[in-house]
Amino acid sequence: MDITLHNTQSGKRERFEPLVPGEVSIYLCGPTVYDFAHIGNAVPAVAFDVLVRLLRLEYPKVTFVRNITDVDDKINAAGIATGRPIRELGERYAKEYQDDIAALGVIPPDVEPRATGHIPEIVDMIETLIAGGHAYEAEGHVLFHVPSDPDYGTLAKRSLEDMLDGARVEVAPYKRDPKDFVLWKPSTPELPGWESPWGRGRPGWHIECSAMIRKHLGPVIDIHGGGSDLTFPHHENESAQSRCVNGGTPSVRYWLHNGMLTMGTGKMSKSVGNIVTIRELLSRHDGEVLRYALLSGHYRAQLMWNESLAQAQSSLDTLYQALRDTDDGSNETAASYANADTDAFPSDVVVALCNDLNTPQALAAMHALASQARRADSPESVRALRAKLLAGGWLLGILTKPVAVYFHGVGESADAMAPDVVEARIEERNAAREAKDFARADAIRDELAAGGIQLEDGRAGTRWRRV
RNA sequence: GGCUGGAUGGCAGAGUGGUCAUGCAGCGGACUGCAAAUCCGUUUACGCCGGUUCGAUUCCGACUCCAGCCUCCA
Repeated sequence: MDITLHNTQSGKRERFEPLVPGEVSIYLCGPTVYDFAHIGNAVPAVAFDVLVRLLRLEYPKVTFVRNITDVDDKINAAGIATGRPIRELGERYAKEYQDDIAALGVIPPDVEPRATGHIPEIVDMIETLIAGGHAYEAEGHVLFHVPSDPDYGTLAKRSLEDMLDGARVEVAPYKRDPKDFVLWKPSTPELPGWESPWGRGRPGWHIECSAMIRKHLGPVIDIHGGGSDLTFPHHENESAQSRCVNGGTPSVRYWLHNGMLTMGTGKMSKSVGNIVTIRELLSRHDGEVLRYALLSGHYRAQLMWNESLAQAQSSLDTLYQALRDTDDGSNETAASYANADTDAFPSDVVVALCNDLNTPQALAAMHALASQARRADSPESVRALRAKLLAGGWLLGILTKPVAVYFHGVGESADAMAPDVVEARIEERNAAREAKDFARADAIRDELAAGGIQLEDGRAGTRWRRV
């Protein structure tokens, strides 16, 4: 099975081959923790979650690192604005982020490093850059000298002249070149800071990632990802720093970038204000529905976020309905296939994912399997197709709940009717129907409907679900 | 202005040089005391103008429009 991935560095799809046979190192830029994450922040987390699941099918050892940026001027600003300790703020929103994406079915990374835990490594790296003539100190700052790196600009594919044309930032007087960027900057007493050879200060954003990658995954890693809005300047700068520390060897072999989620006027972002938080969506929808909505578009394409999520809900329902229709009482879920052999997984789904993580095509394959499973005529083929469907669900991170929980789960509301109460009422209604007492039967149906219970009269009796 | 990437049916969204995406919605049927749900079936498409080709939504060129980045950003 060949995995192909679109590499931003080359601008092409390339066949993926790890540096060390059988071992994959993968890094994803995580959140800056100063507030609740919005649904756009979940796109790379979910996409990389699927990628890691896929890679683990093929490679015995996959090390996935996703950082948390917990020292940053936005956090400082939020701390000052709320009057709360800055460290506490970061801790809190890091936890909220972890909870949010766990609800979306994202498996925790192998290592989740914090920038604040890597100050010595950051300082080391900066010293190496200074020694190599790639960085210099000026007025308490340390700056990376962009002209010292002949390959600068090759990731974002823009020439140094292009960058100047659009420059909208005022150039600090101490910069030797307008494009030079900060590796270390001084902190005032009220701001977080660490002692360093250049005085008390804090690291720039780009160097944090470079240092954490180097420490946890080594000087050269296989895959590095993030949102396409990070390509420039964040990843370009990161790439430059690490390459210069490596003596010219690129530190990343495959760069992956996801497209932006748009809502209304354009890209969802806090500065525009057109955001919806994951937390808010989770109060109205199952996390799996959110995940399905994100997977329904290709990760590199821009996806229009539809807040109603009705389509994703209905589509996911269809897959769960197929599981319900083929229920064999085994109580298996997608999670049952977490460690299954490669041949347990549906090849159409695997092939789609191997093709630069084509999740829409993989979902189409899931619907095809669901349809086949419902129509299969022998119990053996029903069982086999159902197993494939669940295994595919594991790769995509959906179908993780028992069917009964999906349709009957009590959800958020504490006053929801308990399942045995619902079933007792259904029995009463069916007795009334038997006795042709339709007024009474309909009254019970209305009562249940008012409690959010929808009945389905079918050949095999009456089924129900919460809506 | 520069750089990147888009434009597919009512909507979302894959893909392909000639046959089918898929889902949602719609429509028809089955089932039902009725209704809903469910199940089965099904209509509708490839921005605009040229070119290459036996044949283009798919390849090439121009045009129009859109988005992202060039500032913090997933």
